[in-house]
Amino acid sequence: MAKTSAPHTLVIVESPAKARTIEKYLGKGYTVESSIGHIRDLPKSAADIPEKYKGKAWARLGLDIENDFQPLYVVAPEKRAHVAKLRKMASEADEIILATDDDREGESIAWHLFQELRPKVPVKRMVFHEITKEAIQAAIAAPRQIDSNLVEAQETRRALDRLYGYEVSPVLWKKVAPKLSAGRVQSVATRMLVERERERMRFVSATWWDLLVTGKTAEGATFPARLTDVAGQKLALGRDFDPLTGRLKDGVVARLLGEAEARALAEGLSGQPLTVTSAEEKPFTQRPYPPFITSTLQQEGSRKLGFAATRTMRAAQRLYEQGYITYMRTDSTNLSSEAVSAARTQVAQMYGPSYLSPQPRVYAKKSKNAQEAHEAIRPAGSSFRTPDSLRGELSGDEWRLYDLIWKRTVACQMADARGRSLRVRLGGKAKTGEDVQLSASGRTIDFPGFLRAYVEGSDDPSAALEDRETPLPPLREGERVLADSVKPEGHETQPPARYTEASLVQSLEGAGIGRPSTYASILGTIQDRGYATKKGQALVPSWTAFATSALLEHHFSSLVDYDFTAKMEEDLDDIAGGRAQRVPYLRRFYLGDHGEGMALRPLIDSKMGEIDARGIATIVVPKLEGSGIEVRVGRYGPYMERSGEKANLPEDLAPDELTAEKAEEIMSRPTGDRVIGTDEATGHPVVARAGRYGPYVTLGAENPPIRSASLFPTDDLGTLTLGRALKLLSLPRLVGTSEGEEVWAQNGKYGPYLKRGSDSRSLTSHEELFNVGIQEAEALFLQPRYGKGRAAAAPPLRSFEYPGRANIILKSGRFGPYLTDGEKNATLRKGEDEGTLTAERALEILEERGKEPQKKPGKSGARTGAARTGAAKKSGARTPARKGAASTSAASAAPAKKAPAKKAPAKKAPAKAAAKAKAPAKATFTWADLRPHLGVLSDPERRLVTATREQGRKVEDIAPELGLEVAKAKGMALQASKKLNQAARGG
DNA sequence: CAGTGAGCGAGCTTCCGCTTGACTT
Repeated sequence: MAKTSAPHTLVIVESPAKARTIEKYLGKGYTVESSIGHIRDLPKSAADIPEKYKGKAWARLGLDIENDFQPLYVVAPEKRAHVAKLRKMASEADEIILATDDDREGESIAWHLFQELRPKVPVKRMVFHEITKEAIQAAIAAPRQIDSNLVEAQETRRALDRLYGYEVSPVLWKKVAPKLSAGRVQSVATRMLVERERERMRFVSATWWDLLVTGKTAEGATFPARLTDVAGQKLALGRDFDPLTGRLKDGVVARLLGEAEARALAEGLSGQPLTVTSAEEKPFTQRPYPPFITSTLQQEGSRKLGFAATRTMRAAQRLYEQGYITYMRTDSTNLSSEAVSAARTQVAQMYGPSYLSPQPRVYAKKSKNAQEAHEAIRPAGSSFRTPDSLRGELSGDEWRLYDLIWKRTVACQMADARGRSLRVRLGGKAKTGEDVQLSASGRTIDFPGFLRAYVEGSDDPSAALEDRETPLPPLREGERVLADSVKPEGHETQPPARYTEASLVQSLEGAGIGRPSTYASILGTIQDRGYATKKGQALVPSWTAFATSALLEHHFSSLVDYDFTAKMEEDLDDIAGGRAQRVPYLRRFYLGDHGEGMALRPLIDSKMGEIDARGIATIVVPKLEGSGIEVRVGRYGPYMERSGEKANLPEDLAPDELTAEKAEEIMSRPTGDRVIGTDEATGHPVVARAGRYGPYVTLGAENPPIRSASLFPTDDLGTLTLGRALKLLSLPRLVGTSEGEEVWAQNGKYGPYLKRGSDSRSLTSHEELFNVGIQEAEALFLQPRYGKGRAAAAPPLRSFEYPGRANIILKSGRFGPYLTDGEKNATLRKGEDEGTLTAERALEILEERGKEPQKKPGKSGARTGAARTGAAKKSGARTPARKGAASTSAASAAPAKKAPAKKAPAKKAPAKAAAKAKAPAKATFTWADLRPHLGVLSDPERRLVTATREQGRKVEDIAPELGLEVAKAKGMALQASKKLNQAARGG
C-alpha cells in the first residue's frame, strides 16, 4: 500500500460514459471507474450456482428460504474480469467514493461493491442528480454512508421478483407449455394486451350516418359544418353505441340516421338557407410539454419517427456515449439550472425574447414510483448544440432523435401558445320540412409560442385532426349562410385500438410498473415468449397469451392485479424508511403468516393439482358461443375442435379476427388432402395427406381414418398412385410365424422393422417390408438387437488426446453434441461450438460438470463407464449364442429367455423401483405368461388372439368370422398383443 | 391433435433491474 505518488481517490459510478465526464470535472487526485451496472446477482441458472450450494434445495431460487430468505449472490462469469479490475484499483486507492445512482438499485450497487471489493481504505457514498461541475463538487463535499434500509428494500424487491418468476413460471410449463414465463411486470403487460383484445373480440360494430355541410357566407367564404339535430332530436354519434351490442346504449335518446334517410335529408337540405343561432369565441392557452423522460422519448420516437422502443434507445445510447445528450434512462422531468439557462438563451437567440416563458418552468414529478436519480433527457452541456450544427456529425437515427430532444427541451422554456376557439351553431329547414341544427368549430392560433418548436405527436389520428388549426370565417349570430353542398357520410364505430409499443409503455408507466431501463426489454420479453407479435405498430396477443393470462387471472389473481406493483412499492418504501422489515414481508408473500399474506408457495402447491390443463388451454371466444367450436392451445399451436374434428388456426389470424363465419370457413377448408381413389374392397376413399410426422395416406376421409400409413422416403405425395397407396396401407404385413409368435413387418417412427412378440429388429430398407420372408426374418432375430447398427451409427465427431489421461471424445447424441471419456459425460452448452473446441476446453468442461451416466435400474452397483461398455459388448456378443442355442430346441427356448427377464423385476420388490425399471419390463413373454391376462381384452380381441396363438390360424382367416375387415383385424391383433404384454408386465 | 416399436450421456426452461462490450455473421 505504500505509495510514492500523491494520495488519490477512486470514484465508482454506474456507467462508463458518466465516468469519463465526471473525471474531467474532478481533475487530479481522482480516478473514476464504472461498475457497469450491477456486479452481483442471484444465480440465474444451475451453471451459476457454486459447487458448495449445488445440492441445496433452495439453490435454484438463490434464496435460502429457511434461513430468513438469505440471498446467494454471485458475480456473473462475464463480470468477473471487471470486478477483479475494480478490486485491484480499490487496493491501490487511498479513499473510495461510491457514486452510484441515488435510487434503490444504485444504493444496492454501492453496497455490493463494498461487499465484493472489501476495501481497506475509507469508503464514502455520494450522490448527485445532474452531471455538472457544480453538482459534482457539491456532492463530493457532502458525502454520506450507505443506507442499509434502502439496500434492504432493493433486496426485497429482488427476492420478490425471483420468487414470483421462478415459482410461477414452472406452473405454466406444466399447465400450458414449456419455456413460458411469468413475472411481476411481463404478466401484467400481457394481461393488458389480452384484456384489450378481449374487448375487441366482444365488440359489435354499428353504422350511423350524418351530414357534412359546406356553408357559404354572403362574402363567398366557405366552412365545414356537421349535422347535430334532426326535428328537435339529437343525432346519434359513435359514443352513443354500446360496444357489446352495436345498438344504442340504454337511456340514450337520439335519432339514428340510416343511409337512405341521410341521403334524402342531404337532398332536402342542399341549397337551403341556414341561420347562425349562436357564435361563441373563447380564448385558450396551451402550455409546452415537459422535457423527455425515457417513456415519453420512446412514445414520441415511435409516433414521430416510427422507431421501435429498442431503436430509440439504441440511438439515445450512442448520443449519450458521445456526450450529446444527458442520461437516457430516467424518470425525472427535472432540468438542472444549467440546462434551463441554456434552453432560455437559445430560445431568445433563435425565436426572440417574446417567445420565452416569463418565468423558468419547473416540471413536477410525473409518474408513479419515479425515483428521480437523473435529470430529464436533454442536450448535454451548458450551451446546447443546435441540430443544424450537428448535421454532418451524426448519423440519421441519431440526428433525428437529437433534433427531437433538442426541440422538446427548448420548447419547454418557451411561452404558452395562445389562440381562440370558435363554436358556431346553425339552424335551418330541409325542403322536406324537417328542422335541422348544425355546428361548426374552429381554432385560431394567435401566438404559437412553443408550438414554433414542438408539436407533440399523437397516436390517434382523429384527435390530431382536431388539434389542427381550423380557421372559421368570422360568423355572427343571426347571420344567414347557404348550405352550399351537403354530403351524407356513413360511419362505423371502431373497437378500442390495440396497444402499440408506445402506448403499452405509457400504460405500464402509468401503473408504476417497470423501470426506464426495462421498458424496451419488456416488449422484447413478451414477444420472445410468444405472448405477442407485432402487426405493423400494433401488439397482437397470441392464443398462448390468452391461456396464460386466464390461468393467472383465475388462480393467481392478486399476482396480475394492476395494483400489485403499486402495493409492493408502498411496502418497499416502508422498508426503505425503516418502518417495515424484509424478512417478515417476504415470509408473508412466500409462505404466508397465519393465514395472512399472499402465501405463494402453499398456493402453488394446492393449485398444481387443481388447475385443469385442458380447461386452461381452452380459450373463450364470445363469437363462437353456440357454434360448438372450441379454440384450444395444443403442443403444436392453436387449433379449433368441434366433436372431434380439428383444424389448425392460421398463424397470422389475430384473435379478434376469429368470427363464427371465419371459424366455419377454416373448419371446412380443405386441409390439403388429396383423394387419390377408392379402395374397391371396402368402398372407402384413399386420401393422401401431409401430417406432422410427414406425408401419409389414409383409408377413409374422416378423422380419425380407418387406417393410415406413412409414405416411404422414396414416395412422393403429389404423384402417389392408388395402387401404391393401397400397398402402403396393407402394412403391417404378417410375415409368418416363428417360435410360436407372429412376425409382422411394420413401418414405424424409427423406420421399417420386424416385430415378434415384444421383440423387434430394424430393417435396412423400407421395401423390405414387402419382400422379407420368414427365413430372413428369423435370421435377423438371431442377430443382436442393435449390434452392428449402433456401432456404425455413432462414430466420434472428434477426439482429444491427453498424456496420462483417457482420451475425451466428442459424440453426437440425441440431446446434441456431448463429451465423454468413458467415465463421465457432459453435454455441450450454448456457445460451446463443436468445431472450435480445444483440447484444453474439452477437459475443462468435462471436469467442471461431467457426470457419471445415471445407473440403470436393474444394473447392480456403481460400475465405471468403461466397465459397463465392456459388459454391454459382452452381453451383446452372448445374445446370439444363447438365442442360437434356443432356436435349436423350441421347448427349452422359452424358459431360457424367460428366466433372467422375470427374475429382474422380482428382485426389485418396491413398487416404485419396478415401475421405473424399464429394462426388465421389456422382457419377452411366452403365451403361458400372457394367457392369464386375457381378461383385459375385449371379446373380439380375445377371440382373435386365442385363435392365432392356440390354433395357429391366420388373422386373415379369422377376420370374416368376426365381421371385421382384414386390415382392421390386423390392427386389433397388434393392439391386443400390446395390451396383453402390458398386463403381464404390470402384474 | 392424427398412426407408431427400441435403444443410446440429461439437463434446462423462468424473474426484474443496473449497465456495456465481446462475440460472430
